Amino acid sequence: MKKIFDIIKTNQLFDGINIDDYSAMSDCLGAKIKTYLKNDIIILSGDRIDNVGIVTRGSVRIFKEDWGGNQTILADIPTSGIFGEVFACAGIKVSPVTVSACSDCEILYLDFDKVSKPCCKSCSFHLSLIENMLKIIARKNLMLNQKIEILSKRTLREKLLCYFDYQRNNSAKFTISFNREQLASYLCANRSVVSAELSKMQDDGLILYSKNTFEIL
Amino acid sequence: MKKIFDIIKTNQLFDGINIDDYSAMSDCLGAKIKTYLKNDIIILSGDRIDNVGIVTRGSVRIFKEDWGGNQTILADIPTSGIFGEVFACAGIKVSPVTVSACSDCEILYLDFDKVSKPCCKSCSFHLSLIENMLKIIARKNLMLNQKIEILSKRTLREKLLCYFDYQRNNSAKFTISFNREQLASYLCANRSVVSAELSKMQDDGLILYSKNTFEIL
DNA sequence: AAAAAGCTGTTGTGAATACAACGAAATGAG
DNA sequence: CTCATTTCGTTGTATTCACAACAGCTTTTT
Repeated sequence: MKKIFDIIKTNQLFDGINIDDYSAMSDCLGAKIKTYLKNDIIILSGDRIDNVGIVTRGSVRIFKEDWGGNQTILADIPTSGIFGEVFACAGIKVSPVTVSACSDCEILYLDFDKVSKPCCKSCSFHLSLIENMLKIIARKNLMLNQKIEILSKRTLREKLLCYFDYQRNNSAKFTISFNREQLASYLCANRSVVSAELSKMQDDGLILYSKNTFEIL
Repeated sequence: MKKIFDIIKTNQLFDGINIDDYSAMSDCLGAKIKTYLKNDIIILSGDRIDNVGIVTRGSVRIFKEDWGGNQTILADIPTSGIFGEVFACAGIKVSPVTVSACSDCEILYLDFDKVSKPCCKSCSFHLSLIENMLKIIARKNLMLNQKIEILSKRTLREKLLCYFDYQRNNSAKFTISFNREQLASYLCANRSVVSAELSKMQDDGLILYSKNTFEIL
């Protein structure tokens, strides 16, 4: 139980919340802990959902199945990450995605519907929780907007330049955390084409790079 | 002032809030009304922002200027729409976008930072406001995710099928609100190519369509 | 009704991308 | 160190797309 405190403390969702309130929170938010084995299905597309999940051990994968049956990975949620918050907050009661365990893992569920309900005790953390959630979702929103802006570019070169522009913080030199495969996946492009385009951009004197370190000229 | 009430009543942000509270709200949220003429700049990229804007008359356009100076339209906000809420909630204090008046318009500004602050009077609407905001942003989040899923498809045909799949609600026949130009813009594709691909899809027996009414076969 | 403007489909050309295959370089394990 | 694996760049071909130009049709305006 000590370990869960440590995870919670590092989670944005609990910013500014005194961890002493955890027991009260656990009571009035219907906190539940479940464990899963690797590859277990945690939430199946179509399941009813009322909870926000917090990954307290291991990691989970969120993906979507097309009509054709092919899976699209939407996100991997690492330890201390949360999932299901957008659906919970948007009032979506049936999951459009499937969540599975990437490894043996442990999930802390909170019944987020209860956040707004004034409960018996003087739970000062309610407002903090909902404010933190607002900030988390708003920031995710910004990330999504960034990705859309990048994907909106017509050519791969423009996509890359736009992506680089977000990665670097007004500094010409920067390092990205993606390898080529992941970068291509993020840009929804072919890996070899990304490599080729990066080469051309270097030939054209737009950038310099080696491995994952880039410099805008 | 009566008219503003009417606008506010139709806005999701004020769902469940008794309009009698408006005067109290106006006090403790620093409500301000400003009017603009067509093509006025309302917010310039780089401006400090602390407010959420509610369009009470006219409409505004949100766009972004690239390094090259070319503008990308991000959204048009009609009467009764809100803007700036994501930045306010994410704690972004410097606007990355420019907002201009599409027509003569009137904007009601709320200082959203004050929403969470417990204020002098017993303002019961605080929690409702922040909950509504949470729902609005979460739903916007879902829309963005949809768009990303569509843009992630490699071919235009896949993009169209994915888009159609979201538009129809389990019914084979449906009508979209975009014309071809707007549809192409939403899909980040060329208008004539969209027309051509729709033709091919009909030839291939995938869909039937005339004007903006489509049928999935 | 006539003219103008807007929307849609068609075609052709050149550019951009997907995909597959391969070799070189870097990384890791035994 | 050696071998296996992963990552990256390169090339060639087929597919897809952007762009421009144009014609047919609808809607709006005068």
